Amino acid sequence: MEKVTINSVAKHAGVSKKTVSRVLNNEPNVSDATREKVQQAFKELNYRPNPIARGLAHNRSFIIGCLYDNPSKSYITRVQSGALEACQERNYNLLIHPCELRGEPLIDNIETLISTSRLDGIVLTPPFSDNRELVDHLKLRNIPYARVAPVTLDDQSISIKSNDTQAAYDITKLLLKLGHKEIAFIKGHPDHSATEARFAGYVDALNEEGITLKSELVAEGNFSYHSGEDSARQILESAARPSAVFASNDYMAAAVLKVASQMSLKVPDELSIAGFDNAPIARHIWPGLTTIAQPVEDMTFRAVNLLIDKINAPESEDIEEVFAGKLIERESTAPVQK
Amino acid sequence: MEKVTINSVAKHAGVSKKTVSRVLNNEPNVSDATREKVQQAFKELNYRPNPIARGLAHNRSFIIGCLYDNPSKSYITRVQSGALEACQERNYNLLIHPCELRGEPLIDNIETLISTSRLDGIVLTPPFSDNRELVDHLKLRNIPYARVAPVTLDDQSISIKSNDTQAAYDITKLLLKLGHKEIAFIKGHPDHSATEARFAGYVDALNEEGITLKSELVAEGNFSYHSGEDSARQILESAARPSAVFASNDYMAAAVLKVASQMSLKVPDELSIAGFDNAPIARHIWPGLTTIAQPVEDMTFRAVNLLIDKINAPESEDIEEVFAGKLIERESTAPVQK
DNA sequence: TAATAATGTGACACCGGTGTCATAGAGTGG
DNA sequence: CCACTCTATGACACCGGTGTCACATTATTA
Repeated sequence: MEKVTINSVAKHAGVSKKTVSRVLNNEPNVSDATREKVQQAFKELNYRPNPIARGLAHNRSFIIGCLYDNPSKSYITRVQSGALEACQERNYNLLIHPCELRGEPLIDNIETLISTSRLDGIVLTPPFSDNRELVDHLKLRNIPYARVAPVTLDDQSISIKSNDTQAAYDITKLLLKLGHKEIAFIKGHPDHSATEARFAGYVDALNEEGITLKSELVAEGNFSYHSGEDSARQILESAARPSAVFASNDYMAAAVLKVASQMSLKVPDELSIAGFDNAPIARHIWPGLTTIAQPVEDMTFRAVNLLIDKINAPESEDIEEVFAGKLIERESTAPVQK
Repeated sequence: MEKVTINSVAKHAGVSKKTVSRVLNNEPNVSDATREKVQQAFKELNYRPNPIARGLAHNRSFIIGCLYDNPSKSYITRVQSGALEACQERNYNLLIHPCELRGEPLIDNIETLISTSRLDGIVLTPPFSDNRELVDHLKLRNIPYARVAPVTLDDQSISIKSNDTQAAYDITKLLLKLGHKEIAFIKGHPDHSATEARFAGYVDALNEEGITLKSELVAEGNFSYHSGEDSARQILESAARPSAVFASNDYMAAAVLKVASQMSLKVPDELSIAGFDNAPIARHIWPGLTTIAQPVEDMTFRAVNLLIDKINAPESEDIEEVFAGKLIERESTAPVQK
């Protein structure tokens, strides 16, 4: 199997390298006859351009980096899936880069990533989407980036937002409508800005009903299953046991269910539980969790597409879009029992 | 920020490009004084070699592909994690390629992957590890590959095996030791050869105790939660309800737990359940699942390392290794009740 | 019909590294 | 001391594409 380069195609078609290159890139100023000839040669030789050589000439790698530090494997795979789809459509490669926010110095880590991989752009997922230091560094280095689900950080850049506050408000409203007055809340990791956004939605809904927030019903979790367990114990063993618990992600909600089972509390009869994210576990436990489904794949897909647009037109404007979550009711929530 | 190339380093150090290249690659025949000078220049200019240019010169991409089609997100992230670690150590990039075994024509898909990404080698995870057609094609194209957890396919290549049969034997033995005589089994996806391997271990253990296999206690699942639900119903609603169910992965085991809850069967008092894989869900449900933990990260890490060795020494021998799984007892299994 | 503009094509340098080979100078042995 | 080997170094082509520019040919306009 001979190696097929642009030279062999040129020879085969009886034209110059450059003309072949023109056809390859759909450039104008090639006569139809020549174009035809070259395309014929492509087929006959089964030619595939070498992306590495192309990258060298363009000073481009055609690689998009995807940065994440997230305990949820389902979230990560959904992010990857959306990003991959976009990359494949646009003929880019995706380089995944798990990375701990509080691990080795973040900027050094990213700097190494950039210079060793020469990536053309980078997608930031929470908690990096709201990291001022990182964003500033990327700006300085002139690396295009897109932020998925940023909340607190105001930054002139491509941003695909979700409306966590609204969604948390909706789910709290649902619990209130079911008659619950004592609704506990388990917060997420303080490094993730979604944590405060979700909490805000909960508070808004309570306020609207004129219910005052009880601090003993708010526990500090960190999105992990384990933290959900601790928080659940704290809440359910307290004097004023609530009739419902809203955990700010599904893992913690699943942990609440576990603790409730251990305490022989029937869910949803004696305790309603709601989660957030619609992770697989939400439907893999019984009763299934009422939760918020977010279009994670769609968001990342869009982010990568906008990022690639930006790479190809650096002066273009930065677009900001909001994707809405959807309330999903399952068996873990029910009307309060008298 | 000036672009720092090998030329600027050469000028700065007062030597030729080639000498810089020699120092870069730790080649012999460079005097200590020169080496020192060049390394000094590296530091002063903060030089990072361009992997794309290097790739072009070597006709290499320094990219390893990772092929998978697996419903378990936790398995995928574990595979990625092991592969990434190895890639980072060896200065390779990892390209992930989810791909459906029964989707678009496999060979076409892979051919496109190879020619558009120019990857240097590829890691096959189940069910691809046992795919004859794919393996033959990679051989034909002369693309180095490593197989993770192959079972049925005998092939002269780098293979990191797990001992699924032994592990399934162990877990069945445990159930038998707990006094269970009627142990149901839920099979995995027929495309995955681990399915038969695990089943074989179950059969071996039963045989050893002189228990005859009852076909009504064996259900055909496909590793998905949903298939586990169907299988569980079929098994638990049958006349001869078993006292234990061994599902060949944790998702299906979790589904058994759900169905048992719906039927008000107490686990583990009235029904013991065992799974396989030690997926996160195994400890995220209550009671936690007795299961088999496999060193997935270690296996992939090793596979990628051997693969990179092979890329750098194509004539070297193909290594085959076996990694053992570990039985983890949790609350879902208990002695049979009279 | 001649001047001018638009189109089609190729020669050549270049992207940032590496491989090959020539060569100068140091080291070795008879 | 000369012939010879070994070491350190650089010149130069090359990997497989793309950008620039010159140039020949064809189309348009006055």
